[in-house]
Amino acid sequence: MAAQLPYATIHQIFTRFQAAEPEPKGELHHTNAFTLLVAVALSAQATDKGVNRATAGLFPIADTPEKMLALGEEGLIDHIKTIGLYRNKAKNVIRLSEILVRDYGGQVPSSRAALQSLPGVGRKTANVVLNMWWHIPAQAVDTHIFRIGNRTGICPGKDVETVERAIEDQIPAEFQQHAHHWLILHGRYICTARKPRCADCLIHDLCPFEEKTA
DNA sequence: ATCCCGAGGG
DNA sequence: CCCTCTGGAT
Repeated sequence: MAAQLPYATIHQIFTRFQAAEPEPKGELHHTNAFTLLVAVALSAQATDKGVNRATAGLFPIADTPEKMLALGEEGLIDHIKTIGLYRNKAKNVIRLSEILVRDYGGQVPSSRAALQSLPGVGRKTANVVLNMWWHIPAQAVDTHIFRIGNRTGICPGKDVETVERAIEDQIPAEFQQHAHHWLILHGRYICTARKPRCADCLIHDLCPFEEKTA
């Protein structure tokens, strides 16, 4: 784990992210709160590309919990079979749809407790929905943000909740809104898990991480 | 700590 | 071949 960076350095880093990409956005396709929730739930241990490929056929016929129930678990599996963990995900999405219809009038709830009570929805997925749909300040820590937070020292921590608090405490207020997507996109295309492209990294001179030579 | 689990990259 | 991908439940 990298040491915590000075405030001035963190400020510099996000100033560069902002200059390079003023309006970073997520890459998971969705059309409403329900399809956002389902897309994020499907994205566990899967690439957004794979999720988008599956939902391109799924969401036009099942963009509400009622339609999802009409499609049924087997019908859903036909659409998401190319995504990892598809059996658990299909079961969760169907049960989640039943609960939304029965207890929430078919709407996606806006509280963390209600979201996390849904099958297949944990802290990370709840944070994404709270942030992206309800615009509630919540920091989702996924594999990318966990890795980059520790490599760079922007928001280090030994577990997800520590990193989550580090984001809130250490990232300057003016960068909070876009920090999530800047870090995600940086992790996806530059600061990759296996062979980070340090030569192409716009914060290389500010980062303490150095790839170990094999 | 372990299981789930297909596609893509290296 | 092995590793990783916007994790969650047991």
